[in-house]
Amino acid sequence: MAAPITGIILSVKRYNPQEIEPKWQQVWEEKQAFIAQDFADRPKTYISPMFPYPSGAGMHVGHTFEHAIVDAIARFHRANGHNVMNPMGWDSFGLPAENYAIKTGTPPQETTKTNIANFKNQLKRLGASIDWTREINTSDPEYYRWTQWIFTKLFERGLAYQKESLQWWCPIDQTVLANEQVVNGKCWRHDGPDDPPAEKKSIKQWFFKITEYADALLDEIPELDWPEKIKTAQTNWIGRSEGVIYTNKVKDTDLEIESFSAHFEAITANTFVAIAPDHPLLPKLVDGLDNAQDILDQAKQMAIDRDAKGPGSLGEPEGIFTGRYALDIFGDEDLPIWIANYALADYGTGIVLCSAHDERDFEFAKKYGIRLKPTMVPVDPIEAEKVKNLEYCFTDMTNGILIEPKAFEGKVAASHRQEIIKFLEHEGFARAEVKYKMRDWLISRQRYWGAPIPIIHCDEHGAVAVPEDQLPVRLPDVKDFAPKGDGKSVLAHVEDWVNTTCPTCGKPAKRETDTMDGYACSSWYLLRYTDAHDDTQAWDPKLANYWAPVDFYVGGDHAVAHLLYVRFWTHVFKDMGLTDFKEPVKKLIYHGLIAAEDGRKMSKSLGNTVDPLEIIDQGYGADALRTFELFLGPIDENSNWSSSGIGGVYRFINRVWTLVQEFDESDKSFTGNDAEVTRLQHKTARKVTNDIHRQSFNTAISALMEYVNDLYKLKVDGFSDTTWREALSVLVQLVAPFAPHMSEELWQQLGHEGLVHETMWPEWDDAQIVEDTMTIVVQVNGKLRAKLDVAKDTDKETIEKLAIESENVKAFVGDQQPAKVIYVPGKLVNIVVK
RNA sequence: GCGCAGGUGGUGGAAUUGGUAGACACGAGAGACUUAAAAUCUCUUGGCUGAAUAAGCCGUGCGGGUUCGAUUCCCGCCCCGCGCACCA
Repeated sequence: MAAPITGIILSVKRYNPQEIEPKWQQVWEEKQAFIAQDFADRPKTYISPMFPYPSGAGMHVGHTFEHAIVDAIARFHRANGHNVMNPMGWDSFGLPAENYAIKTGTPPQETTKTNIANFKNQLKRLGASIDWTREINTSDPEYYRWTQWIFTKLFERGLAYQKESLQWWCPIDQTVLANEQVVNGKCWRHDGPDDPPAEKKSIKQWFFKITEYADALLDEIPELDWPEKIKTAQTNWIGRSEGVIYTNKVKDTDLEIESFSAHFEAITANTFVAIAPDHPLLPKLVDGLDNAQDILDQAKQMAIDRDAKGPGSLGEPEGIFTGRYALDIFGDEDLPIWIANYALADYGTGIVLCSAHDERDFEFAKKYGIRLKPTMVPVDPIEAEKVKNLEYCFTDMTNGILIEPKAFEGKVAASHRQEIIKFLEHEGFARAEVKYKMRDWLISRQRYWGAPIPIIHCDEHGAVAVPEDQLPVRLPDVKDFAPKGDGKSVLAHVEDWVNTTCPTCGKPAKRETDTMDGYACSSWYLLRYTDAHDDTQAWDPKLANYWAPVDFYVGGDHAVAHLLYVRFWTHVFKDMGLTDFKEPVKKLIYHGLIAAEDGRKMSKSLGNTVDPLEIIDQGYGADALRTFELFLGPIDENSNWSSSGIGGVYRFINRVWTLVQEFDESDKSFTGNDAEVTRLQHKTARKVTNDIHRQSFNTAISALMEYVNDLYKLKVDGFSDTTWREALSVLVQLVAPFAPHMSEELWQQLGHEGLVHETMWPEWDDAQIVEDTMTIVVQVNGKLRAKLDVAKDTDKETIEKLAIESENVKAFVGDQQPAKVIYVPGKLVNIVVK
């Protein structure tokens, strides 16, 4: 019999995370336990979260969730003998620090430093197993020197260029916005009900030519081990469409217009032309007409109205007739040219041939009484008549039947796309063309707190890249950070910085005063981690090729922006010979977000954030916090913080602790149900290992809870020393990725040398997991009627006989002969009766 | 509008290949210990009928289907969430 438990509990050392957590954090630091070794001859695992912007607010428990995921995976692989790199860095350029500087005069350099120190402290107190020797910071000149270097390389290759263009502009931040930074017509940072809409301005801007890599980026998507959600988002974002370009002469002028069509199957249906209100060709088109100026003024107003509404909220289409006609290539009636607010200047050619087989065109034509001519109809003759009579718009290319031209009469539209293209090309009506929704990546920012674009403007040589030996172009110190309202960065007013000499001719020249979009800095940091402090190159290709691509990249944001840009740059690096691989990230772990307990998004302004250090200091400790966050649910789902839920996990951790304490102090001479203890140990090792491999942490933790619950029950029967010690040791190893501090302490108490991860992760033997008996479910017509406990080697005939003879089954089967008996080995018997 | 993911007890969730629905936990209820409370421990906890830890019926958003058997597969619909949104 077991020794009386009460006596033991009194002498047990209480679980005190306040004491053991700082202790082990210090040991890890002293032992340099998490340093990744370059070129070590072991399997490598490179894992990283999306590096944080070090905000003044610090991390809340929504942010620490991500680090709990990363750390569990990192510790798991380390314990499996892998050479793990788990680095950390700071995405520290950005608007909040600059806005704070405008308000308070405190330079961003200072606030950034303070904030980083705070984040670092939070991560250390969380027990994150980070290799701090690789720490990087995008606003450090030693880092942005290489961001600038990459810019000059892209510039050399023609992948960075300048262009005058209409750009979204935030009237509050006084800066340009990328398309994806405009949310419901407003700046992403100022999208409240009282905030003004984003505007459009024509400005000379720097772009990266991501469109040149559209196909390359698209081609790799199917191969990525990324969530389907992100893969489809990227595919749609790139938005490749195959179509044709038509060229039409404009009646009474020397002009020709080109238009793109991806839905060209209804070949001869086009009856009018739509041109974007801000199309550059418009003035030429109406030139010579009496009311030309009037039309241009109206078009200008239309463009402004549209921009004010913002993307996706156009409503009813608006149009202005230009007075011009295009000549129909098929010799049909002339096509009136309309200015339409739904035509986009920057997609395709900005001009569209319109037909009865497009919802927008149809609606537009009905509104303005423009002729329509359906040339494709449904199979059903009654419906076909309706389409011909323009009762509704028919767009189903997959099933639609063409009624003209002669060559395609009676054919299904979609199944003849290729033949139709050939026909159009052969007849000289059009040529094949591929267009993309994706635009080039606008990177100019009229802000101070970013990496200066390393370009010098010379009257003679134009834009000249700053030579490598003059990098970095350092940000000068500034006292007044407030924008001057001239649309330029405050850098433009630092005269002795702006005025320089041309690297080519040595004559006076001026520096570019725009800085780079923060996404530029974050598009290569994963490679910098592999060679974080190299001052001779951005990274050593040998190191990058050893560590990268990243094995696990963990984040919950940036489905298209960052995750597309980082792919783009890596493709370019491969082409430059700087890496051996095209894709930067093997597996993307895209987690959900943790909202506040009230279900709303955690934010400082709502006052509903939960501070991880507060939870730790309340006495729960980092181990309970981390374990709880992973126990909340599947990591790819959103969840809410729960202040009562963490208590349950804390109780579990306490029970693990107490279980080991009691072993330590108890009589070790008796034996109990050793076989069952060992069986559970193997079963749990298998379950936890498999679950961690598929990132199912909540079920891994619940399996550990079951194991602990079972061990408490088995303890009453007594146990032998070696079996029990092994069972507890395995428990400690399995729980270590989630609750590492407590695990180290218990590992030591159980008499093991070294840190937990220095002993190989527990293995299991499937043969040990099989029980001596099995439970067979007995169903009658699929309904559960009885259960049989039989020896594991009982044969089919015996089981079926026992099933049919069991009392409750008889009650349902009666005298009937079963029509069928289905036996699923080791699981169930289903008796089918009529 | 298009795309993607999802809908299971009072709550978070589990069921990995079509095979015992509700593991694990929270909350709630009862009890033990305590002068008392907290902590801890034990038990109960999907709904209905029932004295029952006998048995039965219902039950995984709704309606159908396939199957001996469906939370799981198929068809149609409804609802929430996310992403993209005039892309011709």
